[in-house]
Amino acid sequence: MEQILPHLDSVFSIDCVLFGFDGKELKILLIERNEEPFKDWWALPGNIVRPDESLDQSASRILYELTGLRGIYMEQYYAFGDPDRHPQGRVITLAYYALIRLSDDKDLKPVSDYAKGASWLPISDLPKLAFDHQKIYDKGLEKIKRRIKHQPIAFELLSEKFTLTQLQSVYELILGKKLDKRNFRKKITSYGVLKELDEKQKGVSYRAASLYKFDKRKYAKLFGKEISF
Amino acid sequence: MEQILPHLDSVFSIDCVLFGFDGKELKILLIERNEEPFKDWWALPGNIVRPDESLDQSASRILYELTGLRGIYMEQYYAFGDPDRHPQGRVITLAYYALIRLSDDKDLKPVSDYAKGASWLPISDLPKLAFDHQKIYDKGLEKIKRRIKHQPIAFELLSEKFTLTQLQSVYELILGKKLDKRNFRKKITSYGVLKELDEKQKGVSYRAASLYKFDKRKYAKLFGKEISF
DNA sequence: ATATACTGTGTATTTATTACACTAAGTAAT
DNA sequence: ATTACTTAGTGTAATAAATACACAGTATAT
Repeated sequence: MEQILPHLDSVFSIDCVLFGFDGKELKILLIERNEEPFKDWWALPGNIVRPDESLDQSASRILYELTGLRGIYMEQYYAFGDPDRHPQGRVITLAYYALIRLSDDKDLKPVSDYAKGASWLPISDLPKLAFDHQKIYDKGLEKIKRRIKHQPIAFELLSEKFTLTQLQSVYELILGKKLDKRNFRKKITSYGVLKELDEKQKGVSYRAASLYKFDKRKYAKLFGKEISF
Repeated sequence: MEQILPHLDSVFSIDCVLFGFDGKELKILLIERNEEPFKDWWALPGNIVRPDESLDQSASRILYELTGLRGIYMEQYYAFGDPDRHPQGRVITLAYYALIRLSDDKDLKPVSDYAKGASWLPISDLPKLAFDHQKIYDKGLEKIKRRIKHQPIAFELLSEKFTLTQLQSVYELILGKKLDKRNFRKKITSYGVLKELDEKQKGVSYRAASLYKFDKRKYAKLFGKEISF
């Protein structure tokens, strides 16, 4: 295969592990490749960095092309560059993770040339991934596991208004373990960064929970004192 | 300047923030450039990644060329790639931090072509740095500040045998704050990863302290339970 | 003998973490 | 309107971890 494919000069690409939370499961966005190599395999969305883009701009663009959304929370976390990670030549890829809330109203944009389509797949049941994308995903998950312990990234996976149970689910899914309800609430509210609204959850067939907002201003004032889970 | 210099095609380089501890101060290794751009400026040591090297291999090579040492502890931490960060073209650089103990017996190798020489400069008093190297350094320090809180990286800056006071100094210098002696000792020994030797410090003009070793095996058994500062 | 410089140690107080279970509120079905 | 169902919301006691704090002992140098 390596001899048939055109050779690329050294290039950089960006690959994104885009996490989404739909209220129940944690999913990532994968694309189904329509080109060799790894035709018909699932892969992380990614693309070549254009000459005049910064890295973050490039990642934003890729996320925009996939989702139609701007301003998605994202963070570069590692560069993967084994000489043989790509059959067509040396491609160093910069991995980003990104977090987004999944809602019913917003759907994926149709994707570009090299992919048949894109789907949200639950992280509890991922297919085999192309290239070294399994490694990239693993490291991405590891990074957000660490990060959620100290930084307020869970809110990026939720709507602006959320219930404490939803917030707890996000922590549980990312950390991969159950948390005690009372202890979770005691701790998360103790930082004073959640604002309880005069509003209840809607559309549920049981007692509606209070809605909360994350208060960025109050969080900024904590500076130095980090959240810890 | 941009017009006179030859244009480079897209390339990747690696830059290293090599931290060293000499028993008193925390220093980094800087080279004094002998070429444009930024001739005569101080810069982080770095180099182009060769086509057949992995990224870690490349960083190892760069560190070896500077110090003559193999097996230095290092970790890739971020990619810097603003389109205008290098006047000669698009150079994406992968930043590594590395940790080493400084002793009197081992000296620096003379450095390659593009540098006049290399020096260890204390981080408390750094000169202006070439390119975006200040930014790279800042982020590197930030990373080891986080990392030392949970991972046993302090030992990389010390000889195999060290005193608890030396260990405490390393924590204090990296975290940028004083720690309480009794509390530090209580905590660091509580993990059971330090082995007290039947041996005392030598060459000091006051009561000699006990020497300790870091016990990697016992640390490995802690798996899951992280150190925390 | 004395000055100097650092080693090595304990306790009490405060704060954070953990473990644990039931009642109340709203919805849906009959 | 009764009932069944599902989740919301709450407190306390026990344990563990973090903090604040000071002085006597030991080796060396003069």
